[in-house]
Amino acid sequence: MAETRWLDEREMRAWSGFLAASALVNRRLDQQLKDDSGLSHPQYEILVRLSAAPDGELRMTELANGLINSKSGLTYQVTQLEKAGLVRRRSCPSDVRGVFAVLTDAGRARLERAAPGHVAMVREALIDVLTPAQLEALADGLGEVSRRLREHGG
Amino acid sequence: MAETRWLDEREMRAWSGFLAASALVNRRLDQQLKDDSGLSHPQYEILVRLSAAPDGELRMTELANGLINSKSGLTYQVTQLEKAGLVRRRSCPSDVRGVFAVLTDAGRARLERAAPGHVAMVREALIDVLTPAQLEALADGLGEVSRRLREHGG
DNA sequence: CAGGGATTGTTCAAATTCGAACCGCCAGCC
DNA sequence: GGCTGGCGGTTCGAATTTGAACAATCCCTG
Repeated sequence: MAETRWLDEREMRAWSGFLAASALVNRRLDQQLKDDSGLSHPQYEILVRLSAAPDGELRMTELANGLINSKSGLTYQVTQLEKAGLVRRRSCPSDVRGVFAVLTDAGRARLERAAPGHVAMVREALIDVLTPAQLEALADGLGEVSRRLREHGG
Repeated sequence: MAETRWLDEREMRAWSGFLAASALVNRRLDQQLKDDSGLSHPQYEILVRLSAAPDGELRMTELANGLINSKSGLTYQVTQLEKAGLVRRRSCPSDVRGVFAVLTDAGRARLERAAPGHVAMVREALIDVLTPAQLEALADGLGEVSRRLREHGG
């Protein structure tokens, strides 16, 4: 067992900043979305991914891999969205086990109404606070971080 | 109502990276801590803050401001830690309403045992993946982000 | 074509989270 | 002294999350 390499001052600042920002930004966004559009952040993310997919539909597993939560969590949220009429389930013709989540017209409309306020909050909380260089560093650095975590065990 | 300023490609990468990294790193850490020391990440954070405080004790409110979760969430976690004997409650002599959370010897020992593995995971998942320049950008940028979110509504 | 292992999505119980309501108490003000 | 406003922490119920167990199905190999 090697000696523990503790974090130096800069590493510590980066780590605390990451931790705090991650919690605070998420909290703020969730709040904004709920007040503004009655959607939770997880739900909004689901709608976004569906709307970006061809024909507005994706397999449950693909949706889950996109991230956010576990398989069971996804089942739950899609059920909620289905109750709200924003998403519909369609069974996959080529694989009986498979299920597509399909964005309904109401879902697309809801998303379009929610998006501007959401983007504004993302800017206010994160994007517009950073310098261009910091933006670049975040995009590259955190992109790499998530890529690694995704493959190594996801 | 101004036109919506959508995110350009770089901003989008930064935002997605932030979102994904935030979820994945947190998940991974929680897992590591639970497997390795039987502590959840929130619990670990509480122990860390207490151990850094004079006499290993803090008022509940100060602890909650440190962040992580709501007041009620903190009450819950402190209760859990108390059951596990890692933390003790002590009422504040000068203010009957006040409650101190105090780190016990067992709590300090548990934290010291958990720390090396935790730091190693923080390095593996985040710190050691970033270049020094990216580290600096994260520290400065996300530090500023959390500072703003904290004052503006926290 | 049968067998075995991997996949798909759901269900379940348990743990955790949040916000709102609440109680007791401090502090300033008349 | 007594009132009023607000703080500090807990309690409560509802919503959400997770991992493990499950049932059904697919696909590869022999």
